[in-house]
Amino acid sequence: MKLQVLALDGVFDTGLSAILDVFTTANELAAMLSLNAPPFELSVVGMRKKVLTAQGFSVPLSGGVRPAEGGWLVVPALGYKVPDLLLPALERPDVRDAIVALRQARGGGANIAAACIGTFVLAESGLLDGQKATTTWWLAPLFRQRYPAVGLEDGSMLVKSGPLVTAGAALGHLDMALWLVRQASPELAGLVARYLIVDSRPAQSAYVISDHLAHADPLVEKFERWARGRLSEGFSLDHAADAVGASKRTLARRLGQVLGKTPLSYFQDLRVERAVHLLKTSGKTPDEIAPLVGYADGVTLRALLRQKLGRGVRELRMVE
Amino acid sequence: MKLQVLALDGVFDTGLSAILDVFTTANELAAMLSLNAPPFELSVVGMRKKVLTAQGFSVPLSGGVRPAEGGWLVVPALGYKVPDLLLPALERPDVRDAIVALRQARGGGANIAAACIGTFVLAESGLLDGQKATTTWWLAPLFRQRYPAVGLEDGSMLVKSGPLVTAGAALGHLDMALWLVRQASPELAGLVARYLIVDSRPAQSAYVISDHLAHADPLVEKFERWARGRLSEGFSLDHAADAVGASKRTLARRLGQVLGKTPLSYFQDLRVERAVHLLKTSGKTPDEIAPLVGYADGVTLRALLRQKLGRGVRELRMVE
DNA sequence: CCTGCTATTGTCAATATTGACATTTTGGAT
DNA sequence: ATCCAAAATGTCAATATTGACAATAGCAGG
Repeated sequence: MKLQVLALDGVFDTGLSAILDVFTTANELAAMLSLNAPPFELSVVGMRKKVLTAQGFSVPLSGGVRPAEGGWLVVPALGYKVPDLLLPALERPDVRDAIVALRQARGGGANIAAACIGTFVLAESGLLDGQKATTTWWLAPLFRQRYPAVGLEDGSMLVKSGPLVTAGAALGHLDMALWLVRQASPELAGLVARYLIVDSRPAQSAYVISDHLAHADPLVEKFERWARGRLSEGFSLDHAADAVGASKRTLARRLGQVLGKTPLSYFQDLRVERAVHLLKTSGKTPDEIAPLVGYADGVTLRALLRQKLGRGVRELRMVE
Repeated sequence: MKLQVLALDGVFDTGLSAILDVFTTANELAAMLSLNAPPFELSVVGMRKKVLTAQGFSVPLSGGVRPAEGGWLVVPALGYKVPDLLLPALERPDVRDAIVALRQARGGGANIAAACIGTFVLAESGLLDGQKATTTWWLAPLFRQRYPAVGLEDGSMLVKSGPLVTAGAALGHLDMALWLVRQASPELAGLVARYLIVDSRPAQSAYVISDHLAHADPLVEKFERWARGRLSEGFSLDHAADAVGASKRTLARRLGQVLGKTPLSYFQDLRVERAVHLLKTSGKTPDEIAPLVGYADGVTLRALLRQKLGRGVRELRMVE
């Protein structure tokens, strides 16, 4: 598989790095394990002779945008996160040239993949008109407004539409690159993921994302408000359903759809959050905290904390 | 908070980029939202005048290693994933100099954070002796063998031990950087995570990690073998417990500890995996596939696929 | 070797979850 | 405005999950 990665000036560092490291790792692992996978022939190209990343790194380039027929042109994000900076950037001469180059690449039979804010560059080319796409979650409203002819599916992480692929926020670059590897070799994609993807044990970031998703749906938001107000009384699905004004089944479905969790499981997440907060700030023991989050004793709370956070109470205090 | 990021020649691109982007994003968001958070004063330093990343990017440096007292020295990974390359790299003159610099930094009252393979550099300095640490999962055996005086907790994503912090594989850099932001401002850390962390909707990579974890525990592995062999008959916890030779409660506990899932939830993951595979390879309809994975009709299967994968059947076919 | 504490396991019962099915609502096409 | 199909919702029952508790095992310290 032949790929060119288009590095525009001010390219988003993590995005560009993630893409390159996925393919480099894929090639290394394929060679090491003698997998029958054709190598990824990768080159980084730009629109000007010199490209600096958003962090100021100098990127060595292999020439201009000329992806092979049937090959891939990959467009990582620019390092602009807010409309006030993004929109002017889209008017830069090099970016306008890139937009033309994307059209030419398509004309020459290449596939195109763009992630995060890179999807705006692709959309500017008109190539996404009449196609489906996704983009980074916080710019979805701007994207929909600016490119009404694009079928935006902002609920999806990655969308393939004909010869075009789009992916979502920041680390969506990683997912997109893994998707491309998977086209060539699903086994290799699995291996690369094992080496590059953070353990699935809960990192701090996982809870933050659930919080955002929870507020995206009115029923889920109501549930969370009800839950936060009665952690100490313990869980009751009957009460929860009454509080949100829907059946127990519907509440369970909605939480499953939005968060991928059962009502009790999400309630437990909130318990853990509260318990961790109290552990760190109040100086109370797990036995004292347990009744404050609806458990009769500290043993059950400790077991839950270990399961949800992958570490024990003493470690939790140490990390603070 | 003052931080210096130590970029050694051949530094792992995604790791370095992720660290820099977390703090840059934190500063931008703090300014934009007028948060009362002191800025992160960040600089990138090296051991030689010129540093190239593993991907060949040129990194602008701000001078030598001289972290402020009470500040942080952050050590991202080197871009070597296998012992054959890593061990010689640890003997490089610039890496030996870095090891000395780490000791001097500690002597000057700085805190040190290292991620992934960066933890080997920190361990070489001797500073981790008698402390607890974590490292990337696939090099944990080598780490334990080479640094027996370090209390390796390879089950944790991030470990703080006194003034030293260590984190795990690849994207552990991101977690470590977010942890540092959180020390200064938990609210800001949450915001940065929202912008930089991939949506919690299931990406392909998430299932691969569960697969790895499942094989790490004999009970879980037995359960998975049993499950894979009877997807079409549907779930039965009684049968599963008999098959693995433990009580239902113990099986549930173990799956919770290792995977963070209930037995049925994991069974459903396997159903989804099989269903997706059949959708892509067999040309059968969801109604035809449903009984093959233990459902009476395609409606239930479609609903599960939408919940677990965040997209419908038609989209699943499109992505292939 | 003994004691004490913690972790692990099994049991039990109350409640939660899920799959199936029926009904209602919604949206698109005509 | 009407019709039809799909989606959403509610109901129900079988099974799963969880919290509490008791028993057992393991480990560390004296």
